Amino acid sequence: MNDVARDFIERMGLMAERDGMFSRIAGRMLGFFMLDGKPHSLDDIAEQLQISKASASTNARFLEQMGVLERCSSFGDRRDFYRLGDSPWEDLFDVARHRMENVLRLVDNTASLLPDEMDIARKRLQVWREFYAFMLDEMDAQAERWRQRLARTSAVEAGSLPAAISERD
Amino acid sequence: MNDVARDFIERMGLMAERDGMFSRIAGRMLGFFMLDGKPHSLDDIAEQLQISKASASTNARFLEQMGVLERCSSFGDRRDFYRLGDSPWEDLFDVARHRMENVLRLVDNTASLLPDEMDIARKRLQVWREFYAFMLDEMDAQAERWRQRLARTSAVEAGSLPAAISERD
DNA sequence: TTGTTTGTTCAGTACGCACTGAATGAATTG
DNA sequence: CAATTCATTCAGTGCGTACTGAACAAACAA
Repeated sequence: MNDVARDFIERMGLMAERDGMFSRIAGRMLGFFMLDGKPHSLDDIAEQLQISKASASTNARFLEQMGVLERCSSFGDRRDFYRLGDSPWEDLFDVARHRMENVLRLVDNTASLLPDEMDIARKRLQVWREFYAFMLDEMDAQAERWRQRLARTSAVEAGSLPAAISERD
Repeated sequence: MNDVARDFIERMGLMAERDGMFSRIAGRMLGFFMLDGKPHSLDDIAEQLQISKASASTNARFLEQMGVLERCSSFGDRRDFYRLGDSPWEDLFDVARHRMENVLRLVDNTASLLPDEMDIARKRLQVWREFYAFMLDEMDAQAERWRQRLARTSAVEAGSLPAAISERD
């Protein structure tokens, strides 16, 4: 593997960790698969990223559940292969959206539960509620715009999604 | 302090921590000041949140630097007071924006540094570059829309921003 | 059946980081 | 000057959590 690639992968890991997106190794995996579209087995991933097989398994499954990675298989091969999902951004949107939804729910709930003598606080919370509701709407619209923009240019990278796999390096 | 309020503050702390926004105590502080618009001294904060004064100081200054809190003072009082800034969302936008900017820079940089034999990877990265650039533009537009929407309804909560403070409980 | 090859689970560990208490510094008063 | 009252800094500690190695489970081959 290349020095530039290694550096990229490492930085992706650090950023993912710092930004609270996911663990360092999961971030490295994302970086790895952003560079390489081909499917890789767990052993392969573990070796390339120099991590334990256990970690590879755990984090790959985690990223799969997030929708970032995709598990795929091959005829006559018992191994699991992973590669970048067909719409990883879609799910990155969802993560952010879900977090915001939680805060909205909390603020909303609290505002309604607050005792009468605290309606100054309630009014303050309602502005925040508005803010988070606004953000949610905006994010949905944003995701939709990206989807459309992607559809317009998707011809460029078509034909890159076989259900089964042919070969590996 | 109320049970509902305490629960809200606690949950805000947990969410802030889980979402990687900031530390648990910083999250609790934000929750506290979302409910109470009045300025509070460090000792006051430390007592209400049942944390050490050191932690109160550190986290308050951190939130101030993030633009979420605002330091204010009072005549004849040497103490520092804190309260919610006049536009905390503005700065929450900035945090998210800055993070995204970092990823964009990394992806962009890597794409240009990749050796010639890896231009399949480069093309893959360029789609991601597009994605993050798109997100940045969208976020700016989004922040602007919120600003305008807030300006339309700001009359509701006007008169809540004295430079110095009058009284405390 | 036994022996391989895979993925997963789990106890243990190591590491980072947020929080605390005590010391320090700075400003003010008597 | 000493004493007080505030904020900040810093070494130490505790806690959570991500990672590892080894044991386990499951699927398959011989």
